Amino acid sequence: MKRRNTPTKEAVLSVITKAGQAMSQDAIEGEISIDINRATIYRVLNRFCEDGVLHKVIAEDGKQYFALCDGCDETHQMHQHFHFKCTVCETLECLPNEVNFSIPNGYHVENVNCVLTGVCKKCS
Amino acid sequence: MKRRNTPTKEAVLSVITKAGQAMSQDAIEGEISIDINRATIYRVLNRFCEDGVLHKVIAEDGKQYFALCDGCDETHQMHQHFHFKCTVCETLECLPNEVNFSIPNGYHVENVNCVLTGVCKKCS
DNA sequence: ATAATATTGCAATGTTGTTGCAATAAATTA
DNA sequence: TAATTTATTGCAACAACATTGCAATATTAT
Ligand SMILES: [Mn+2]
Ligand SMILES: [Mn+2]
Ligand SMILES: [Zn+2]
Ligand SMILES: [Zn+2]
Repeated sequence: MKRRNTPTKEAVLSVITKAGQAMSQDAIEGEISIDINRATIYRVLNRFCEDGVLHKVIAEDGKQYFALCDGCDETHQMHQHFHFKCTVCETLECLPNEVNFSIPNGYHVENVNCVLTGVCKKCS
Repeated sequence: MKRRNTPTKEAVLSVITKAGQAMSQDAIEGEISIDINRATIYRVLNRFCEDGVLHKVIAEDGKQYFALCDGCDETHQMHQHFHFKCTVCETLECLPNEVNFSIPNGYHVENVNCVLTGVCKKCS
């Protein structure tokens, strides 16, 4: 399953990179110049997640947001940082703050999803 | 909008209380003895949330889980604790661990949704 | 008992995300 | 360059979860 380079992949990654924040599928489709099918966008995004290019965040609206990874690869995924979702401008951004937790014995944590919701700096 | 007591409300709250953990709509419908409409269950649950009886958690599957509140009322809602969702038994529980975070100046946090996903003690 | 209105059931609708399959296009090989 | 392989895409259908409008019902107050 070797990856291939396509205009679609480049366009999707370009939009997310320019935005500088996490984006949902519909936001990406809205910002992208070329016309790409909804299902294709999801498949591209999920493949990027598998490859450690993006990571997925579930916000309080239950939607998936995709953000650029910083220092991840297929094996090492460190996404233990907080995210902030603004209820006004609807954007979701990665915060630098690390998530610290300690869980009871016997529990195995495989994934962390921490989202703070409120009003961002720009919208205050 | 004064609340009224109904068998439906009592049944829903009873199921969640007995379970001792957060539950989704379909889990509640599965455990409940009487037959209650799906939409009604959601309305009952959301009203409980408004009244500070329950709180809502969004898990990594994007689904809503409802858990008993401990020390909440309509005005003071302190749900800044972690939650753990087991991928094996599919249960979601409130952890005692408090969520500590500090955010950049100008940001206003109104809600916290922190879910750790993995394998719980029982399923390990 | 009557009146007011909160609650419910039902069906329809909305939203988000996934999947099967045939067509297309990127990468490899000859 | 031309042929081959197969990853990628578009389309349509499907699935899961949640919400909404409206008429019927049940609870509470008078
Ligand atoms: Mn992030
Ligand atoms: Mn909780
Ligand atoms: Zn904002
Ligand atoms: Zn478990």
